[in-house]
Amino acid sequence: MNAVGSAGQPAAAVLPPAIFIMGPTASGKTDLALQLCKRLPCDIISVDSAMIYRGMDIGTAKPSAAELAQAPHRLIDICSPTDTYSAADFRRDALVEMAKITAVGRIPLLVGGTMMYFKALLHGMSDLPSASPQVREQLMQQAQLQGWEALHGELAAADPVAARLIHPNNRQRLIRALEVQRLTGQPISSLWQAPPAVFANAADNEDYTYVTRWQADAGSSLPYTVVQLATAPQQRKTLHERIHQRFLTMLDSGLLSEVEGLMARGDLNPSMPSMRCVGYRQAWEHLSGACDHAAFVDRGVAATRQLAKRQLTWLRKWPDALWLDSDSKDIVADALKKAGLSTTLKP
RNA sequence: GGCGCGGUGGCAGAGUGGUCAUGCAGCGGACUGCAACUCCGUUAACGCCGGUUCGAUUCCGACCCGCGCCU
Repeated sequence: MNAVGSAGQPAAAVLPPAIFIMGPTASGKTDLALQLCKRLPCDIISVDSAMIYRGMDIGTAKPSAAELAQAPHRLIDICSPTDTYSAADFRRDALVEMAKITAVGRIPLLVGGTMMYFKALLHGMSDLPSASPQVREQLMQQAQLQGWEALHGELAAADPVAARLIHPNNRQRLIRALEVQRLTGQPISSLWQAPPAVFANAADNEDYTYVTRWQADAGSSLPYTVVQLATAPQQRKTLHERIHQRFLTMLDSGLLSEVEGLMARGDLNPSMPSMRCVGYRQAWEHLSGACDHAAFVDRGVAATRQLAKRQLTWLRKWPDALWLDSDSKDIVADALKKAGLSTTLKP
C-alpha cells in the first residue's frame, strides 16, 4: 500500500505552488491579496460568483480600477449579468488561468469567498451533464401539474440515495437530480465518483441533515501544492460591524443607481443568478416598491450577514485551512509565516 | 384629574385557565453545474405587585408606562 501510493504519481514536492485566500465577505481578503502581491511573485485569480459579472461593481465590492491596475484580477468581468455560470465552469477557467501563471514562473493566488468554487477546484467534480434549460422547464411544468411532492416521489423511486440527501422542499437541488436522471438515464448518485458517506444510523434521521464525510476527490485533484489560508475576525460582532459599515459605504458610492441602471437595461429579471446576489436582490425589491429605504438597508445588511455565516460554515470544517486573524496588525507577516514562504522571493 | 384602549421573546404580530402561534432577525447545520443560490434545524416572551384557582400570560384589583378623548 505504501509503495503503490507513490508509484503512479509525481511526488508532491514537484507540484507547482498555489495560494488560496478564503474568508467571509468583508473580512479584508482583497487587501491582504494586494499586499501579498507586493511581497511575492503572485498573480490573482478571483474566486467569486458575483464579481464575474460586468456592470456589477459597487455591490460586489469589486476592487477599484486603481487596485486592478496595480494587481490585475483574473475571472472578474467575464460574464454578462444575463449569463449563468457554474462551479464547473469556474474550475475549468481557473485551471487555465493557473496554468498560464505557472508557465511564466509565477504563483497563482486565488482569492475569494465562493466556497463552492474552492471546493470544486480542489477536489474536482464528477462527470455530469451541465444544466439543460429545456429539461428544467419540463420539470417545472411537471411540478405545476403534479405538485412538488410527486417530483420528490419520483426521485425516491429512481434514486433513493439522492432522495434521502435532498429535502423535498429543496426544489433547486431536486430539479438538478431529476435533470441528470433524464439526461443520462442514470441516478445522479450513481454518477458521483465519490458519493457522500452517510453514517450508519442515517435511516433513523428524518430531517435530511445527514452527516457526511468530506468529499474525496471527485475527479482529478488539483495538481498544485496549495497553501490554504483562511481569514476572518475572531469575533462575530466585529464582522457584523464591518458588514454594516461596508453596506453603508456601498450606498454612498451609488449602489442604488447601479441597480437602477441594471433594471433599465430591460433584459434582466430578479430570478437571474446575477440579480439574486446579496444587495442586488434587496435593491431590486426596494426599487420595485416592495419596501421602503430603511427596510431595504436592514434586509441588505442582514442578507450579507447570512452570507458570511454560510461562508464560515464551510470554513469551519475546511480540512487544511491555515487560519489568520483578519484584525492582526501585520496580517501579511502572519500569512507569510503560516504559509512557510520566504520573503526573499521577489514580486 | 377623569374616562377609554393598550403594554407578549431583538423587532413585528396572533392567542389561550394547564402541552403558549407565526414572520423577520440571531444562532447551528447541509450543500457535485444557479452557490452572494437553495434548503434544514433551533434559542428566546407574556410591564410590575397582590388576589382567585390544584394551576395563571390568560380572570380580578392596585400600581407604572404609552396612546386617545374629556374637564
